Amino acid sequence: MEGRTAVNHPAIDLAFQTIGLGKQAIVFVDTKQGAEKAAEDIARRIGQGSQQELALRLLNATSAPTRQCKRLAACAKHGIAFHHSGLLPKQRHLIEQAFRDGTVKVICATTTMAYGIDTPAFRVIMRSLKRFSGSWGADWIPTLEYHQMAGRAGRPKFHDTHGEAIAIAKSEAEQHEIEERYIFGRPEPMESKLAVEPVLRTYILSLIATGFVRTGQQISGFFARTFWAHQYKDQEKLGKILERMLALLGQWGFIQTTHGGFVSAADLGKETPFAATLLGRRVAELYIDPLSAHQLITGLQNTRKNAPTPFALLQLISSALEMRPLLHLGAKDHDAVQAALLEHYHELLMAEPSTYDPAYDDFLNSIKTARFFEEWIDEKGEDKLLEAYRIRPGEIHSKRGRAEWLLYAMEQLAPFLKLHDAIKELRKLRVRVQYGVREELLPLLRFEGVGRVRARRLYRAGLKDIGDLKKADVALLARVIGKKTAESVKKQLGQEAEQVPSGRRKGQLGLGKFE
DNA sequence: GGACGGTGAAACTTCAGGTTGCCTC
DNA sequence: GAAGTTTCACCGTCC
Repeated sequence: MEGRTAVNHPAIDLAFQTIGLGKQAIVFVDTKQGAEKAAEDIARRIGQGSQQELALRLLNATSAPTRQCKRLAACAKHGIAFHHSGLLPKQRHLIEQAFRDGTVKVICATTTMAYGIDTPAFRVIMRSLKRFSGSWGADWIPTLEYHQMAGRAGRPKFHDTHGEAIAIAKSEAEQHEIEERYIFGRPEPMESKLAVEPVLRTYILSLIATGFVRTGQQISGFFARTFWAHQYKDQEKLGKILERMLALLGQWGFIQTTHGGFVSAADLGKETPFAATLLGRRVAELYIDPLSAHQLITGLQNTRKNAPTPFALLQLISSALEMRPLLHLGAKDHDAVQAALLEHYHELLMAEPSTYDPAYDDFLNSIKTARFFEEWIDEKGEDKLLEAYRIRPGEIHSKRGRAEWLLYAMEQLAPFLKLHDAIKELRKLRVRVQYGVREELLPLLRFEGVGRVRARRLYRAGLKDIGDLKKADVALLARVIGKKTAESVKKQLGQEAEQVPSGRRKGQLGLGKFE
């Protein structure tokens, strides 16, 4: 490249050249930031863009466009996009569609694109086949993943006669390594997902809860026939793992013998019949890891003395395996997290691990994650959250979904502990997490078409509850939330007066759309 | 002499992905 | 491990 500015990566040159051929390319990159920058580099070289409409749709995918939305829209104008888990699902969808119809010429993506989505390209460019991996810096990605990416090349449906998958090596040595590892190498053997403990726990409980297995002997028999056992070879070790799981499920009160007795490790392989308890069955239905369920239950039990605070509940769900990966503590986060910990220490529903415990890092991460949720339900904007927590809109979206689910699970488990106050708190919190709002907006969210933004507008206009909305005339409402929504809200209010659903008295509003 | 601004090198920081549930006062 | 970002020392210029 000309000038003193950084020379473009060969991957960028290749992508640019692909456009010249009148074809499309996907560039696979190892980080989200990298994908964004690559897209911008290519877009910059294109000159003026004409995809105004797509850019606008991407920008307006959310009511308050963030910095990320603006960057994406700016690229899209030139027919270039980036694609990763930080985008809103709507934006991802728009990009995939625009790529299929040819509006977008190049997508710079992380591995999100490699899985599942049907977006083949003439050329697939893999900028790097290494990726950061925890302890020892960058590491080669699995061969299977290489095949996933390379497999996106070529679009037989569109009558392409061939496709190109290009991997870029930084040196000759790397070139040989790539050839050997990915082109001539064999994919690593498929691994049974059962081997992962949380999955195994969930699976065993569900087998018992559905009555598919009724004795320890049947469990042994069942697992001996699985792919996992086939792979595992060491039957004795396999037995030990199953024993431990069985013992834990018994200890946690999720299973018992049919006579109400205790199930222990010794029951594996025996003929003592057992079954899931009511609690255990509910846990299985909720489909959460029994360990998480146990932790949530233990946390809830600490609730008896005082009503749980939102922060405490948010921290509790953030410590569940399902919430991973947690927000990671950055170098500058330490003080803020310590302050939050100090402030909320007495509220916490789980014990703080020892500072020397390897789990302590995760504990701090859970505090940061809880803090993020707390700000989310304090109506902080996505842009602010991006800045303060380095969490992108798409990640907010997925974290939020999991939080809702875990709060729902807790809500379902609480009745078993007769914690009726906690249930109320949980339900409120769940809706607040769902919408990202303060408590005062809850009554307004019952209406279809009213979310975070409109509810806040109504509230600011002095319309704070159903009574206010009933009194307000449509014209006023329309000025606040738009004509269509205003009419719809009025209709929802009116319907309630005309046709009273069975079991509900006139004027009494149920949970509306939360039901 | 001191404030300011530009520059480049060194130090520091960060790093992929995604499925589950839906009933109760 | 590598790329991007921030920090900092250094130097020249202007007042």
